[in-house]
Amino acid sequence: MTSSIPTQPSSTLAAWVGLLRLHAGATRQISAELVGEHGLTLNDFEVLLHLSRVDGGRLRRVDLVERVLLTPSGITRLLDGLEAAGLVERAECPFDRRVVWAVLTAAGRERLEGASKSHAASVSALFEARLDERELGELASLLERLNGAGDGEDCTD
Amino acid sequence: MTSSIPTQPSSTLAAWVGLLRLHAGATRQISAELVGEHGLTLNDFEVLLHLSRVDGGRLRRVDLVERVLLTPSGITRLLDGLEAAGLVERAECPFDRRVVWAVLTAAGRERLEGASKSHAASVSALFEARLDERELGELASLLERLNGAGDGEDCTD
DNA sequence: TGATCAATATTGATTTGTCAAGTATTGTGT
DNA sequence: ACACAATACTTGACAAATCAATATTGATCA
Repeated sequence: MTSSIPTQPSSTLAAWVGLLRLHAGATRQISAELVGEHGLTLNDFEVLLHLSRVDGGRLRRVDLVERVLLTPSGITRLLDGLEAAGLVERAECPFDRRVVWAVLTAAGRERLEGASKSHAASVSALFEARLDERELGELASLLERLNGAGDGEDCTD
Repeated sequence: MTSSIPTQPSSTLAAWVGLLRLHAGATRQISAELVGEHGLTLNDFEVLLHLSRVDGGRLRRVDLVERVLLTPSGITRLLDGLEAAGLVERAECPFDRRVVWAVLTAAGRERLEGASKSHAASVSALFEARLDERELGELASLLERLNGAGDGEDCTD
């Protein structure tokens, strides 16, 4: 141990490492439930959720890219899977022939509703088992500020 | 919009989604720097860091599995890469012939030291640009409690 | 002493995502 | 009208990690 690497990491580095571990662990657990019980990835779920919240249940690929934090090709491939499963359909946009809408199907909405309940329950269980209401709010606001750099838009067009 | 999916997610779900987005965004950015400047993945970095902090600079695969939150095969393959790069070596354990130690090499320690500086700088920049000292401590403690379920041991053998 | 079970590590097949390049369409400026 | 850039999406090649199955070694106990 004759190196110059600090054995006591700075508090920010500690927070970062904690965040990494938390995310890896919690995500794995929650994702496993979602996949096991509903056959949906976390990203699948998020895409369906965004589609369900938007008028007409359809969104362009680029809009999903912004919302889900995947690259364009990631979205394409994720949607390939959802289409194969019949949860989402392709639709041409009459105004711009470059875009291909992703449209939530009835089956997709149904699947999402089923998954939402157990997903929300998992998440709540994870958080509420360890933090009370006040701490939860605090965490949410801290994370929001940490996250909030290039965010803020929420328009659909 | 006639579904039963809530358009206003619960506060815990909001926190969770925030956490997901934060992690995805921040990790991508920080990881890109680490890969671009030092040719190390975040997991590579973490493995080297754990090795550097332990007596003798060597650890069993299983110990790394616990520390880095990868599966055993993930660790094997990650170490394959680090070995190919000369940053880590294999060594047999004289007491238990099942185990194969991962040993930090001089090159590995050197690489880690270089990467540590810029990594710590990136992380600090991310956090400190948005949170002050007190908030940082609060976040760290919240995350720790959220994370701390099956944790606590720190013994090597 | 053996039989049996647990622990350590690796491998093949697969999943999920990235990056770089390419196609098709739309917008812009002259 | 035409060239040229920007936008939307897809595809091929690859990277990183998972799971399930396997080999090897160690521990337990009748």
